[in-house]
Amino acid sequence: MILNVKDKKAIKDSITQVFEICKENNIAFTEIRKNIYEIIIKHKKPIKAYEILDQFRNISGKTSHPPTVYRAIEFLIDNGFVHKLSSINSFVGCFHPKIHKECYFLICKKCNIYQECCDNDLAKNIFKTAKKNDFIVSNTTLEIEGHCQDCVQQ
Amino acid sequence: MILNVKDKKAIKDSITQVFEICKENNIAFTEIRKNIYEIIIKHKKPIKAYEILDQFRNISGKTSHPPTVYRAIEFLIDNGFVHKLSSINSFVGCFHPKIHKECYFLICKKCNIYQECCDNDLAKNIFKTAKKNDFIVSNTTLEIEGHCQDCVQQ
DNA sequence: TATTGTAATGTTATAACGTAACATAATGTT
DNA sequence: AACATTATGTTACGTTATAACATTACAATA
Repeated sequence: MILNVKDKKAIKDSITQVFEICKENNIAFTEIRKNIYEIIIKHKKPIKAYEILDQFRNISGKTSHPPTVYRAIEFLIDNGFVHKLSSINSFVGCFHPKIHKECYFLICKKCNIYQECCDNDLAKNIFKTAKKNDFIVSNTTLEIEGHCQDCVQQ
Repeated sequence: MILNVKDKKAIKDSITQVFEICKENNIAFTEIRKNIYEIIIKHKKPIKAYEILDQFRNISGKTSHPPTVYRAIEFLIDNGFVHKLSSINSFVGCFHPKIHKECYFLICKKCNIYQECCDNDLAKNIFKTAKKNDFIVSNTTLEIEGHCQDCVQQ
């Protein structure tokens, strides 16, 4: 069983949705941002900022610098098109940018493939416990490391 | 209402427990590790590796280097005495090292105080969802950023 | 007690990750 | 056209973390 299929259709759908969102909301989806978004979303695994930079240089033929990538990433995260996995300093494309709420991630330590999940019960649970502690949530990082079935069986 | 009291008693209790655990299990709790553990647990807020290094230099009078701190941290995390908050590249002492299971953290963006929680429902929920995805969990990062009541009211 | 193995620490250097600050260019607005 | 705003280019540097190898401490046992 494959943990996260990420077939071409899923990727294409995400890209289409992001294009639509930007058009509808008048968001400046510039060439750089498009390129960097596509690099991230097409990557099967979490990708690091400097890997993105390398790929971007190859694609664009330009000698770009880290700020270019980090600025695009910031834009993409702010708009919910990309997520950061803090525990591994990496970035992943969002597979449901239109319905984006709380997300969490299963990350396989062996093959590095990840799965993005949105679980309502879990989200509720988090908010409930926050409330119990008189805490107002602004953002949540939930990253679950372990092994996907493929990698456990080996 | 204070988000995390961390009175001296709680700190002292944690330290006592860690000493006991090390004694019982023949774990080498060396001077360096002790010093660095105490720097972390006595700090009211998440502390960064290079802050720990500074404090350690002051205490020990030695000109120590980053690996000293990172090695001690690794030891402390492996033994469940300390946690890393990946989302802010910082470290916190564990306040229940003996009953340590899944932990999550409420981190106030304003005052930086944090609270460590262990919620069984939440832990169960995480495992349940992992299982649904045929995923074997080895460790979980759950960090909730927001505002504590003190800071919201201002 | 000399020897040997293992764990811990010291030290240098550098890799990896990320941002401040300022200059320039592109774009939209009046 | 003039101006403001947003986006990008560029340099330099700050922060976080580790590789690699040398040395020391210490325990086990011949």
